[in-house]
Amino acid sequence: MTRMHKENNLSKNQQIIFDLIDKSPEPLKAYTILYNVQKKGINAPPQVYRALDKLVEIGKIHKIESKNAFVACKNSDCEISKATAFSICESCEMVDEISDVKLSKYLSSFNHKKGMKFKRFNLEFFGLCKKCK
Amino acid sequence: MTRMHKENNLSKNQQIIFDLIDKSPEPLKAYTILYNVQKKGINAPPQVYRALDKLVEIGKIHKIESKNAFVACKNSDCEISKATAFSICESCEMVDEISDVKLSKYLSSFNHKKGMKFKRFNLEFFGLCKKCK
DNA sequence: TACATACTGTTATATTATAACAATTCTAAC
DNA sequence: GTTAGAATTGTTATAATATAACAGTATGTA
Ligand SMILES: [Zn+2]
Ligand SMILES: [Zn+2]
Ligand SMILES: [Zn+2]
Ligand SMILES: [Zn+2]
Repeated sequence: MTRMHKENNLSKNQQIIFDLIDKSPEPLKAYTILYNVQKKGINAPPQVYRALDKLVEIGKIHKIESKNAFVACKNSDCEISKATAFSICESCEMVDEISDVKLSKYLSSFNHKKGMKFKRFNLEFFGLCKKCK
Repeated sequence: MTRMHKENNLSKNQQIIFDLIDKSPEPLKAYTILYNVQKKGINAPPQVYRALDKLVEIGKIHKIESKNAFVACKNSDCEISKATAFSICESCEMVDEISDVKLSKYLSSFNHKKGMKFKRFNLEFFGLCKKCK
C-alpha cells in the first residue's frame, strides 16, 4: 500500500532518491544511487533513471553533464532547472551550485545573433577549489 | 608506413576523424564516427576515443556534453577549449558554436564568491532555432 | 464505481567509454 | 644512422551509463 508523499509532491521512489542526493556532499552517479537504495527496494536502473528524470524536470535536482552525476538544487531561484551554473574542482571533484543573480540575469537575457531565443542554459566552470589550489 | 601529417600536427587517425567531424553539419557521436571510419581502417572504439580526446585537448573539436557528441571548432578564438559556448535547438538538434567576445570576456573574468579561480568553462544554451520556432 | 494519469517492477538490451597490453611510428639527441 | 623516449596505433575484452518494452499498481477525479 504505497502512499504518495503529497506534502511535497514526490512519490516514494522519488523521495528516497532525492533524500539520498540531498544528503550527499558530492554529486552522485545513477549506479551509485542504485547501489545505495537497493536496501529500500529499488532494484533496477529504470527505477532510478525515472526518478532522476522527474526530479530534474521539477528542478529538485540538476544533472552535472560533464560528470554524468546529480546534485540537489540549493537555490530556490533556479526554478524548474532553466538557468543552472556550477563550479567544479578538477582536482577533488567538488561541485558547487552558483547562485549569482547578475550572472543569471546576464545569461537569461543573452540572445544569439542568429535569431535563436533561449529558454534554458547550463553553465559549468572548471578550476581548482580553495583547498586544492 | 604510416606517416604523420605534420603540416597540422595531426596523426593519421586524428586527421581522418577530424575531417569527418569538420565536414558534418551536425554533432557526431563516437559510435557514429566509428561506423563511418571503418572503411579507413579504424576498427575499434579506443581508436576513436583516443583521437577524440586528443582533438578536444588541442581545441580542434569540442564535446557537447548534453549530447555526448562532437563538433569541430569554428572559432579561432577559443584556444585549447578553455571557453566554449553553444546554442542547441531542442527540436532539430542543431548545434551552433557561439562566438561572442563580450560573453566570453564576461565569463572568463567571472569569479566565484567562494574563492575559486576558474580556468575553463562550458556553456550550453537551449531553445528553438529560427527554422523550428 | 469507473476512468485517466502517474508511478512501479522487471527483464532485456542499447549506448557510451575505458582497461590492458603488444606493436609500431615519430622525434630529437647522440 | 643509431638509439631511446614519447606518442600513436591495433586489438580484445569489459565497464559504465542509459533506455525499450511490457505488465501491473496506486492515485486523483468524477
Ligand atoms: Zn538549482
Ligand atoms: Zn578541490
Ligand atoms: Zn571553438
Ligand atoms: Zn531547430
